[in-house]
Amino acid sequence: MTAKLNARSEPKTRILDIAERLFSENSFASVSIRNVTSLAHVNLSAVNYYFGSKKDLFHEVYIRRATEMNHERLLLLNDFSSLAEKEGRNVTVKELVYALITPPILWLYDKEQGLSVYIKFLARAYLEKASDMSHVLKEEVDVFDIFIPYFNKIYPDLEQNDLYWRIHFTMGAMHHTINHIDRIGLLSNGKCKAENWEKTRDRIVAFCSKGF
Amino acid sequence: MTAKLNARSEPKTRILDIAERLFSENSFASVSIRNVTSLAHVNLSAVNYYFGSKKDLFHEVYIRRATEMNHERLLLLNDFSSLAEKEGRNVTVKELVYALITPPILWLYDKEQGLSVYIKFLARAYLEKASDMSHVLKEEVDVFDIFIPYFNKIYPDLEQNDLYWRIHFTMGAMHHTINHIDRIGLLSNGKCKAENWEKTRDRIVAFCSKGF
DNA sequence: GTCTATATTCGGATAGAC
DNA sequence: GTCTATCCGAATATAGAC
Repeated sequence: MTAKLNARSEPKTRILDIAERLFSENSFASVSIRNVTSLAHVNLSAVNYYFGSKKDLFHEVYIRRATEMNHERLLLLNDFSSLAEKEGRNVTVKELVYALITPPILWLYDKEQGLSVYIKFLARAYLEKASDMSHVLKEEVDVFDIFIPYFNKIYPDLEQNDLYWRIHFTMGAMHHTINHIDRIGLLSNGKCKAENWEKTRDRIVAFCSKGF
Repeated sequence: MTAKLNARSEPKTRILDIAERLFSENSFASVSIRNVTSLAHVNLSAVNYYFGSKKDLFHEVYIRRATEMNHERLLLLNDFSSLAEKEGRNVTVKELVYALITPPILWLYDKEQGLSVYIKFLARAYLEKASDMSHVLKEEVDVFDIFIPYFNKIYPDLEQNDLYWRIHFTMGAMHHTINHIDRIGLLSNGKCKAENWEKTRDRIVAFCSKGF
């Protein structure tokens, strides 16, 4: 292999990958273009050349994968929905929570495509004023709007208020796990670990579906 | 009133208050000493004079109130514990979750002492590498260690693993609510609001204690 | 498209007068 | 203790050679 180690992909992709990682671990302001370009093995001016500005780069980082994840949620929902129909029953809460939780947690543990990094990036981006997350947020809200009727069928008497709050808490348990996947070890004095994604997912699903 | 509007308190306190607010809304790197000093109506050099450096200022911001909150949690636990003893029963999960959740949520809605700001600051500080949160984290872990035996009495057969995870998810629902108290409106297309702290607290307690 | 050089701005920290 | 002035480093962005 004669090429440099980190030079296997296109410069633009390499910049996006590195930026995604750095922005997932540090705040927007504390990541410099210099950090990005040096780690991506491209020239300092490459970011401006390919993206225009640091903000634009940030923007492209989340645009790149934004819709994918919500799409996966809906695919799971469809699977459960047609299965339930075939069996002549309602979709269960467990299935609904499962469909909401699985894609992000699955991504969190992905090592190959860097999806793990993106999930952490997203969680951090929500807090950044520099980022306009309305786009991502709107997509997520749209997805929830598709899930809501299913919940309503299960709990016809539940106030809409309460329903939204419970979805909110479910997202909270998930986001917290994503943001602080390492803290569970500290919290338990080293006794606990986030072993594998299925177990983590199942734990969240069990906890949250009981909460509904 | 002859004095300047924002000059009622000591310079040092004023700096801390402003810094707390700015750090609660923005990342460490994106807040400048110049932002802080101009809003606090003190001279640019005052931060270095009183605290030494920007990092030291950040550190003092969270040291100032760190122990208070966990202290309040333990006070609540003690109340419930002696009440339960008097009634010859175990402390309930609801009470335990209540004791863990109430102080932060109560603070979140406080408008007078600026505790609300501190809670948001804390949530953000957890993500900052610039901050060494081991101090705060250790205190929280110590508090959990006091709560654990109570949970164990209620669920003697529950694996410690599961217990820690459930506390983790509870903290998640809480932190998410704190971090995104405004998002519940967006999520529900304006139908929901975080009306008052008791209702919010009760919602979290209900959801999470069912999850145990 | 990739490099160097640089213009420009901004922020942290300090020195030194008062 | 409070102010002004300033040093220094770092960072974004751009201009222009190759």
